[in-house]
Amino acid sequence: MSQPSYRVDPGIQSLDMPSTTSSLAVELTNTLRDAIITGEMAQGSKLSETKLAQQLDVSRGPLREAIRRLEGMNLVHYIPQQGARVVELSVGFILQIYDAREALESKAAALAAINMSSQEIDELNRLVDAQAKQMKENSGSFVSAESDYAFHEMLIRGSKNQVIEHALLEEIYHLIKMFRYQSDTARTSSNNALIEHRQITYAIEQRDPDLAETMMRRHIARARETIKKRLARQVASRT
Amino acid sequence: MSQPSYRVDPGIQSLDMPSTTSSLAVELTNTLRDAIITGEMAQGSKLSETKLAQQLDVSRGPLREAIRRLEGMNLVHYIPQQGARVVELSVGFILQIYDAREALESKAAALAAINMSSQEIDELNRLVDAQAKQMKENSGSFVSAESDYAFHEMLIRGSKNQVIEHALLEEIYHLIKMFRYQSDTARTSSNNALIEHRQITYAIEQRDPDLAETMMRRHIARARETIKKRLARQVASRT
DNA sequence: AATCCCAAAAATGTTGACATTTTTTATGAT
DNA sequence: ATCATAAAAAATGTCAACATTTTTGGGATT
Repeated sequence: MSQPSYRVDPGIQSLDMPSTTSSLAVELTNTLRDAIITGEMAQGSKLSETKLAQQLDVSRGPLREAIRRLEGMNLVHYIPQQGARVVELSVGFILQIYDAREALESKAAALAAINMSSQEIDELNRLVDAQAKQMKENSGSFVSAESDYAFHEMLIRGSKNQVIEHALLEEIYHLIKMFRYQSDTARTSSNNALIEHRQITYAIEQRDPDLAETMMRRHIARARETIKKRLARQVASRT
Repeated sequence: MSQPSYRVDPGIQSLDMPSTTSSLAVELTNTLRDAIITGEMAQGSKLSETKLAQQLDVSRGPLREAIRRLEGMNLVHYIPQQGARVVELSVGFILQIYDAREALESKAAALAAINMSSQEIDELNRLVDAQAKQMKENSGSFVSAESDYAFHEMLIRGSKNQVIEHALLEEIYHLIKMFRYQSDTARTSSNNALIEHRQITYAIEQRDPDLAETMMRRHIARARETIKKRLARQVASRT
């Protein structure tokens, strides 16, 4: 029996682990999270503890903990005595996610207009500028998903409300990333979205919570409608 | 060595476990959840795995799972290599919780006005009637917390949005119950609240999402202000 | 008396084995 | 052939032991 070698190097290395030598369970959570978001683990497929443990060369203890965390992130659906399965993103579920996002993130925008520091607002402006630059350079009318996330994440953190922050970043955005990643189109933000980002940032800069909230609500509602139409078309074209 | 007897009877029996012979980990989650809500486990106190396992006569495996779940419920704060502690309800945190609740539950009210069945609306009316009756009988101007939760839970479930439902019922309401339970006053809903419940129910009955949303937003914002004033007074009186 | 350092103790992290339940598969009856 | 049933296989649930890290506490030094 070889002496136990804790700390297994995960196949997919998570990008964010600066100082805290995180536990194996946390690393597993990140590995599985990314595998689910990218579709490497198919929607509806089972997370077999036995197979995954063997595959990743870890024991089932930390693996079970990781699955519990994924459950809390809404990424897997767990049934006692039957195991966990990757969540399935039906059209209805995606629209529900966007309704929840609209409610939370519009409030986050209002709070950001109150609580963000000047430095943070400067940073927000820089992110929008970067998006504009990206759009020009790519000569297309779309910006990268990463750039879009950066803007929304900055704003959400600016709300300084840890409950809203947790609900959005830990439980809703993973699902949105998963949906976008696995959608046919890699493109995400349109030209309209860039304009809306500018308007929202301006409202925050003016310290106008109501305006920021309204703009954000419309921004997300519009995105929801775009998805709704696109998915309806896809379903229709399958006949 | 006695033969292992799985399925330990928990000290605090959870009320809701009809058919699914839930696992030990789930039972532990409910037991600890209630202990935290009631204050039996003090805010900021540590959940020592060793001691709790011994105390509840279970092994650390299921206990750790339960703690992971409590983490997802925002009831404990966990730091790797240091363990979990019961969340501390500072004034600022409570107000953040109410902001998140306002955003989510106002949307839930709007959706309930669209998605609730006639039978469900009838049930909602019955719950409000029960509150009115309770208020008369007790000859006071307050109704029980349970009665208040029943109304809000019915409405939230009526939204038919599982994301909002999960966020409110599994992550926010436990904290609100904890706060109310450990507050000096056992009384919760005022006479105003009853009137507001009637108005919200009426808006849903009329299938008016915007009105239901607005009424709910005010209902929760008012509750937030009441708490804010009361807590400010308490802090001030400690000087 | 205060501070630093190191060993002992206790707590958390991880593992492999055993218990129980669910799923699969083979067998037999209708 | 189809369905039901039961044994076998595999998966999930639980436990106790070991590994590693953090905390504790005593003693030496300043």
